[in-house]
Amino acid sequence: MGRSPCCDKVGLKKGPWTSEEDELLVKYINQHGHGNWRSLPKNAGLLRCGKSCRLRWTNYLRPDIKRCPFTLDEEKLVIQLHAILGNRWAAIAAQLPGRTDNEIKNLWNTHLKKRLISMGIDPQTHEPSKPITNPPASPSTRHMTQWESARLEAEARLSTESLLSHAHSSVILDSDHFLRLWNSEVGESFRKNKKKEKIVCQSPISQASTSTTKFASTSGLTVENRDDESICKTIIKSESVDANTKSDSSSSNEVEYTTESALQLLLDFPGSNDMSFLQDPIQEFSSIFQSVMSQQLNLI
DNA sequence: AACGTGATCAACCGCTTGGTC
DNA sequence: AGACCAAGCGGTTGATCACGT
Repeated sequence: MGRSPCCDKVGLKKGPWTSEEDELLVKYINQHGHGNWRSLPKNAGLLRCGKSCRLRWTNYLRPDIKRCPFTLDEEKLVIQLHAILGNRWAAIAAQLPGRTDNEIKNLWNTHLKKRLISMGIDPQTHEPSKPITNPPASPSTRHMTQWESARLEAEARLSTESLLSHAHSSVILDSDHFLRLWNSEVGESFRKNKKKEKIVCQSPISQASTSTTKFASTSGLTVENRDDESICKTIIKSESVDANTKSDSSSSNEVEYTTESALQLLLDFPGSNDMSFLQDPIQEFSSIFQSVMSQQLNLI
């Protein structure tokens, strides 16, 4: 029993790559594409396992990789994305063109984590690391709280907007920033994480109610007379829209656009250039959301 | 110059995910 | 449904380098 090896390791080379090996790999991929990684080393004349070749290519040899040090903006973006996505390096790397998950992971572990600690911020929770009376939420739970809070606020806003929708329906639909974010890859990543955490919601209605309370307490906004059932229906609708998007391979450009624009929305929020967001991410997230809300309500 | 120590980062390991049969 | 496989992913390791003593 046990796991079968990823490749036949007998006679295979390990350790640092030589420039000759790099050359062979680049030449082969340029001519044939990588195709099947397992069979690639044999075809390319390399004494490496396919996994090693894939890693070397994706982390080092790929032509679109930036070899320059991280800029301040990139570092800031990594911190912001980490606050939302946690240790999902691949998802973070997807938002930084030319950077690999490995590179970002190393940056985080060697620089950013220490920097946050020295600022008195817990790098996992992104909260001030002073002692508190209540037990701290896990990073995933915190991320979930942020998303749930923002999502419920969007739902609350939609309810408000629905009252005004007879006159302004097209404006409202176009300006729904949060739901676009929620349906994007970033939101998807969050939802996946939620499943991983096994925070199973037997009743969507009860979850919505709990989250409503959570939101009211963290955002300082009052949410009253919420129609839980309609909220859950909207959530389910959002999920199914997302599933449809995923299953449609022809819409890859659209998915990319959605992800990019969603991130842009996140980063374009007023105050997002201010590093003070590190002091209290929940408060910051709420205030950003409130400001987006007021901007949108002004549009109506 | 020699040594110790810490920082950095490429590469590895093993688990998870998603697709296919 | 579940077995199998390829690829993806995140945690960890270890070689190398820089710097201080």
